[in-house]
Amino acid sequence: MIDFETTGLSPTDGDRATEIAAVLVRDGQIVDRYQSMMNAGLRIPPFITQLTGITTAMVRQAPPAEQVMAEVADFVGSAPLVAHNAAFDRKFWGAELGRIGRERNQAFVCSMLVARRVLPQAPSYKLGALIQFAGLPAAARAHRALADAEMAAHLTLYLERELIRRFRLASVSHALLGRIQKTPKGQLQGCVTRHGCVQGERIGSRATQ
DNA sequence: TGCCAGGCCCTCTTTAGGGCCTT
Repeated sequence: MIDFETTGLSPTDGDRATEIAAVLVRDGQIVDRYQSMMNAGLRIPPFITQLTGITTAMVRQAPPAEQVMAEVADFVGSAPLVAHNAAFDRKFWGAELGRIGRERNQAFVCSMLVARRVLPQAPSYKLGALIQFAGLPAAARAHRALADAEMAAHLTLYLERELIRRFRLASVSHALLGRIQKTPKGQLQGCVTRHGCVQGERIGSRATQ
């Protein structure tokens, strides 16, 4: 699971990352973490400071963005990634890697899109609202990279547990989440039946487990 | 001159428009 804090919404408009966190999840548990602020040489807009608490002074004391991105890219390796509203983190992940001459080489799954399929009754798909809806513990400081990455990891594990309980699955893979997020509304059961894995046995000819 | 993220999703739709979600 990864989460960026940035100076704005779009790297194509000159926005840069200010903080990144990556949380490694294995066998249903968080087993490792990476978190760092990064200095890309930009001033932090007041709105961003109000939202995240991250100030220009804080990023000026942080390691260079190039160093941080190299470290986190090594930490992540080729592991498949999950992010909440992954379209946002995917474009910054690609843009910041591109600045250090590296390329994104993993698939992204979006916990927000998966939540839309698995929890159609949720009143909102904001990360904090889903955490509250699922009865999961909220982080003390939202809108910071590590706190948001950990909340998104707990949300994704909750969604996996829901799928396992509802469809009697043996496990839920990143590939199955990737298929679920692209499944038209109301076709969750059909998707799981085609691509899921029940009690360790493939139940569809195109299963990906 | 006017606009300016962008992908997904819903509906008063599909030859479109607007809201959500991320910072």
